[in-house]
Amino acid sequence: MTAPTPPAARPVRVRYAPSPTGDPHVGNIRQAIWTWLYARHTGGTFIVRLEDTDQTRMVPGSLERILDSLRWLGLFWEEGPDIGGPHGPYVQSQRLPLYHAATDRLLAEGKAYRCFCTPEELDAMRRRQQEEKRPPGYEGRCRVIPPAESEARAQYEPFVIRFAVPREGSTTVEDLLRGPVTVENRTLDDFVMLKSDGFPTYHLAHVVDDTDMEITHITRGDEWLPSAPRHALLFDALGWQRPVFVHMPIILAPGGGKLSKRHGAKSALEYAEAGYLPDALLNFLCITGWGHGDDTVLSREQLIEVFDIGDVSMSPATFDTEKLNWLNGVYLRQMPEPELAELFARRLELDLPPDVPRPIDRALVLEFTPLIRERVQLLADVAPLVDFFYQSEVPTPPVEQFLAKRWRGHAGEAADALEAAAADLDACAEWEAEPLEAALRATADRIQAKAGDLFTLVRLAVTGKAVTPPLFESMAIVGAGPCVDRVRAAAAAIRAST
RNA sequence: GCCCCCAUCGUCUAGCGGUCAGGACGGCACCCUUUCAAGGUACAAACAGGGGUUCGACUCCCCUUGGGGGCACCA
Repeated sequence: MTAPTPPAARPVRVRYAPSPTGDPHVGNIRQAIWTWLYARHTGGTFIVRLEDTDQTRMVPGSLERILDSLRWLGLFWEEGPDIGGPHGPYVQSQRLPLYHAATDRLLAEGKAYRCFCTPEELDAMRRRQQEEKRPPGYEGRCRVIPPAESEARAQYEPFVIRFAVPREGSTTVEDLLRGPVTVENRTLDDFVMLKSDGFPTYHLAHVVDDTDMEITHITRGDEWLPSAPRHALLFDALGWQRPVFVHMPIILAPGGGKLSKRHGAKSALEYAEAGYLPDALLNFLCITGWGHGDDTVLSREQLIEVFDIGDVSMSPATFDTEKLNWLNGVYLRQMPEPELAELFARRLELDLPPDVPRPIDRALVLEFTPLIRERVQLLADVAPLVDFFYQSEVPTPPVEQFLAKRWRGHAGEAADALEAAAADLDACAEWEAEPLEAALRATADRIQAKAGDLFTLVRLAVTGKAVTPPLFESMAIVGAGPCVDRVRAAAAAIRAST
């Protein structure tokens, strides 16, 4: 008889196994990323399996949202709920017979037993344990019920099926990242495998499915580490090979502590809406909690090439929004201009006021894209940067607070300067950035003002704000008529306000 | 309360017995400059503490401290 091939030596088959309880948050998604990368890196298979064994927590539409999240990030799967595969179905609620077969066998072999304790009784037990300062956990009252009696009571009493954990000895689980983890069996209680509604608990379901689906590596959050020995015991009791366990750390909120909605712990889809690029989020999530030498910016292809799941950090990492934003900017700047312009245009459809005609004029976007591409971190940054291109008149600029020193308290002189600029601009034959700059520098010279001071005034007048894309290029896009009008209007407004 | 895991700059990390402890984000300063960015250059910034092991510990072991997680008919 030849020994079965150990999981670590078989072609990699890994899975992402979410519950349909809402949109997966980024911590969860990071596990999907790592798992997917490992599959791609090893030429293995990436599987999606829906763990919907808790009827009470189901959130309608979750599955589609989960799959959409994966698709948006480009994490495609070879087997899954939507496309099936050789080990389907990939939805646990459709696999009940498999779980029942497992418990039947365990029951017959005396490795599991029916428990008739009511929720109230269990509650009372827990309260007692707490009062007496004893560790909580099922104490095995129903473990001693004779099989015949158990069989009989099962006909008319509700029950769950518990795994009979060996009382003696200890169990050692080999974790890929940490090595052996040992716990004393007496600290493990007889956990529930099958609920009274006939659905399995996670403990049973994943052991059955990971075996049936020939999963080689169980990648999951390290909140599962403490119960991994139970799972190991279950694999053993069923006579199945234990896969390789890989328990990966969680993500912490910026201030420390658990990542919550407050701290920007959004779902992947929310990052999409906020204007992040999938490749940037993928890169960022992958490198928080994992590192590769001195490299920070790593493309999808590079990640696939260098990622090794064994290099994942064992300690929890803090979510660094600033770094994510920076990375997003890097990816934006790397993008070819036409593609970037199209992205901007589509985003503008969402962000620009409704009175701007749709579809957004692509030619215009193409014109200002080179002016703003280095000034955008998130797609949501675009609209406030370019809105003045779309306004027929610009809001009265808050001139006073931006006035150069020489004009403070002398707003009239600022108005004069603007007036002079308007006249020269009006006379300017060519509305290209270069001539415009030359003209305004000449104006400044003539009225004995600093060029920068005058530029600031004109910027305020033309765009309505102090921070804008490059002035002369922007003016060329806005056009001669509107620009001169805006400068004149601003001069008048300043005069009126003094 | 019991059990398990973790610990390098503020943050993410490289290091895998002998390094000036490296990189990135962020910070600060300067350069560039019509604003803001982008870019360039420089600087500040870490091995939690205590014991061992060793010729030699960031690296290996133990304790303390700190952080995280688990102890459901939830996953």
